[in-house]
Amino acid sequence: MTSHAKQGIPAATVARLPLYLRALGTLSDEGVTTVSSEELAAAAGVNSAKLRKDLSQLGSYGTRGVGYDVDYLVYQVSRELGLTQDWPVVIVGLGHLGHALANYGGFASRGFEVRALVDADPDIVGTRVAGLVVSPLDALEEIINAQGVAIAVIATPAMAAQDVCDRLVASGVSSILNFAPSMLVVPEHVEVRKVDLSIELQILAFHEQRKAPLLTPMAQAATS
Amino acid sequence: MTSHAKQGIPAATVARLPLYLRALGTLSDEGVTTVSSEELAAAAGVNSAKLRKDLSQLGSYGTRGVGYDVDYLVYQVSRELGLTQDWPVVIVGLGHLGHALANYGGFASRGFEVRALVDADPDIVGTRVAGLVVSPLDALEEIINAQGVAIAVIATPAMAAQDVCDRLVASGVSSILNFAPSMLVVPEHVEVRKVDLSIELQILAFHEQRKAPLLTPMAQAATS
DNA sequence: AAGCGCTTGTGAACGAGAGCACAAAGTGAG
DNA sequence: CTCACTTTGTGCTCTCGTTCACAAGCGCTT
Repeated sequence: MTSHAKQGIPAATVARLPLYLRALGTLSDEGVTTVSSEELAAAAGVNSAKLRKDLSQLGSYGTRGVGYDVDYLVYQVSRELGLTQDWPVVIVGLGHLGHALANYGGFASRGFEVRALVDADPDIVGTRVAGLVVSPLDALEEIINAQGVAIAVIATPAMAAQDVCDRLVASGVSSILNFAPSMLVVPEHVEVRKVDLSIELQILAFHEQRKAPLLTPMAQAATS
Repeated sequence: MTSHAKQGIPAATVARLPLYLRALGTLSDEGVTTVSSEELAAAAGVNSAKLRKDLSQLGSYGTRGVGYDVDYLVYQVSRELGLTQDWPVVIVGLGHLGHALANYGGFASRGFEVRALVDADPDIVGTRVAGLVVSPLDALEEIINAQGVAIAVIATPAMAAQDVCDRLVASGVSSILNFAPSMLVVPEHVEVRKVDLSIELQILAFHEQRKAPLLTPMAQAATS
């Protein structure tokens, strides 16, 4: 088995590859040329066995007794993630969050290029954000086709999200990053990832409450 | 076993409770008084068996043959998540993202109140954002103590994140939502959740590449 | 009051992921 | 060349989570 199971890289592994990539980038910047799985795992905050298993999914890019060549591994992971090519991205919705996303530098640094900004609000359309002029929602389909956009970011209010999503999908977008607090229904072949700020806070609140029931001396109905 | 396994609610379940809560809120607003697990599961985008199992972790709040009372369930889930009390929150770092977070309405609506904004930049300190005056980083400890902050949001550049984190933890914060693209090391008892925008995009790029290798007729080194 | 239909709650099978522990494989010294 | 040392790659086990399928339970109708 030389180039084996390219078909099925576990989702959990894929989710960690960007983490490794970042750690590797930092190491590379520091001039480190070789890392052991132990060191890289520590830098990425994971178990070293897990890291080795993850990397072994991509191929045998390490050298026993030595470790991994940093730059080579950066290349291999990047290639696996599809970051050796550039991905044109469109951001829909330019409220505070969309604004922040348009200005976020972390996108461009990894092969993502924000090509267009779209909003429904006439007051926002036409303004300049992050060096781009905001286009009207009507132009959505045209922009997607013209720019060859495959990945879109939704940062609209929840109410508008599904409609925007449908239009994106109809125009050929097949990967969506959704910041709106709503559940998107999409066809089988479309991949949606959701980032929900308030959900994360609620999860923290749960753990916080679990830790400190001592602060609130009431609410002890269920003791026995 | 009346009030049984309150101790161990699976992490996967906790992560979904906010989802259910949102769906329930929508239903409640629509005037729906009762839902079946099937309906609620559809609204939340999960499997109905999973939803029932999740809810059964909190107790037996459903009625066989009928379903769940929406408002009662909202209350029970809220209580479980610790949202019946208010959580004062501090946001550190007021770049574009911090700005957006400060203005994000989704926080206040669920028992979270942004009590203070903190930044290191003298140009930003003193300005008004979302109705609050930005405080200097020096005031961090004082603010946390005075406001009784247990949950903090880090939206600083990656380089500053660990330092801010350490100071937060030293002042008693035990739950942190980290938007900075860096790995935070914290003591055992501190809960950190990470939101990383560029990681999500990279995961999408992976799937996108997997779907369309036809667009790039090169890069076919490993065929056999 | 009894039976019927519906929905919950859960036992049990299944699957995915984490982590241990070790064999395989490479390096360098003697 | 051989041996000792290092680190990768992976088989195996165990835990956690998902899903199926069904018995238990509730309300409505007759």
